[in-house]
Amino acid sequence: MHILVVEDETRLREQLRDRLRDRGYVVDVAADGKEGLYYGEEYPLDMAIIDIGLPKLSGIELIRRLRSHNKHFPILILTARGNWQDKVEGLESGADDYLVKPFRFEELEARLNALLRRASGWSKPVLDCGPISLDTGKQSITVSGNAVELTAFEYRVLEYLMLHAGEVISKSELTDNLYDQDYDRDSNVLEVFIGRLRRKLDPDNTISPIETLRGRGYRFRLEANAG
Amino acid sequence: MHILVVEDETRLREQLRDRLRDRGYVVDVAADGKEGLYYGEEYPLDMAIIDIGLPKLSGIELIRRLRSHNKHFPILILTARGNWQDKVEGLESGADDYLVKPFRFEELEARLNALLRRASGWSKPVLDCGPISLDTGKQSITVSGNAVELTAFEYRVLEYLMLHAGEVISKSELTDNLYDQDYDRDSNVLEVFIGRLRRKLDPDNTISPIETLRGRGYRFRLEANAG
DNA sequence: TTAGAATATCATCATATTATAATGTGGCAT
DNA sequence: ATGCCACATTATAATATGATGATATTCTAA
Repeated sequence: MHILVVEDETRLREQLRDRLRDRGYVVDVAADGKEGLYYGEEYPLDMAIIDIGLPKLSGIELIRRLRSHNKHFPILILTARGNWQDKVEGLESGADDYLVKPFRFEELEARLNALLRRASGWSKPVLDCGPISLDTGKQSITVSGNAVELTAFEYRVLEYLMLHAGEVISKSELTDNLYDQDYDRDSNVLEVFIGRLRRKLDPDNTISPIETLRGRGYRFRLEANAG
Repeated sequence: MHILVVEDETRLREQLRDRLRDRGYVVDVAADGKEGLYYGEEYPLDMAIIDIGLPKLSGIELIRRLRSHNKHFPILILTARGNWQDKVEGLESGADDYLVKPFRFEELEARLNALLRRASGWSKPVLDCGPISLDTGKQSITVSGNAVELTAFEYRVLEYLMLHAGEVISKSELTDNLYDQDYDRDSNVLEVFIGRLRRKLDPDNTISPIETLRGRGYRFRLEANAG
């Protein structure tokens, strides 16, 4: 789950980044509107949190531009207490929800979940692919209705693959998204985890929901396996 | 897609080389400015990544010389954190974008894509030619709606041809773009792969979407084949 | 501090993919 | 026509890549 935070106050920005990462999101941060626009255009995002009062390019303008470039991911805006105007303007320019600063992190999280739930397609909190169902809210997985326990890492690998079901995901794309920049390239952790996932998701060893595309990466099967 | 990396830190250089190759680029590497200049002058490049702090010939000077020799491919510079001066100087000497070390690979990739898009309208997500459709995002191919599985290499050959559909592509242009400089010139791999592609793309053996232009190269058919 | 879980590494095995080489075919110039 | 050359095809060899099981290391919580 890729989320962009655009916030000029360093402290709040880093706090949000850390807490969202803890929560399992992949977080990109930008300190001003211009940078935010850049990320919004160039990265595949699932959601954005945008402060209204931004330098270089105001939050309102940022949202407007993103929307006019056909970016439809949910946007939550942050406004200072009492700036009623901002809030209205923000929602009109294409934001989906707002939150008044200061706020409790739990509050933010609840709203993010609500937004994801409301949003269409893959942004739904429950990803279903054939017999496998992943609830991003509860962070739980069921296979044909039976709960399957995954470790933190296994979960993140699976979530990323399922969010991009049907696409070929190279191993480096996976590690880029699961590890921070310092990742030892000639480690085969990923293969090991893929192996574990396969066993957990498909214990009877029928057709693995995770395909291997040699030299290219992995792909999560979109359709229910006919087996 | 040919890319040159000029970076003196061995570790980073090799990391970049490997990851970019992984992503399907053909990568040349140079460890210092002089070597970088040589590659820049002698090879047909689509893009370069240049560290500013280089031995023998500074990154700034390298960029200046390349530009003054009429090399117009996009250049992205790498600067150490805080060296604001370098960044400005680099952009003034003719670089197109910059990235502050350390960075996430994903970040680099996003910027490369942005540069390429700006440079030549390259990165369209879905290429359609008659019944054949190639989705560069999903890395999947369909022929008349049916998915066709390609290996890594087959995919790269096809992508290159489809990106240049309607143009005659010489065999050496293909090999230049698919292999690193050390390619055995009298190998017939390419013919072999073209043959495989033809069979996969046109199993009923009607009209091959890949034409052979004797003595000149290959060409991917632009229009739907009237058959 | 330590036990147990989670994650990472290593060595080895299996095999898909890529490369080579030998042979076949058909256009094109003479 | 016919012989050469460029390309096509096929079988087979070499290599790269991923899977796996055993083991080591790191992390976490008591």
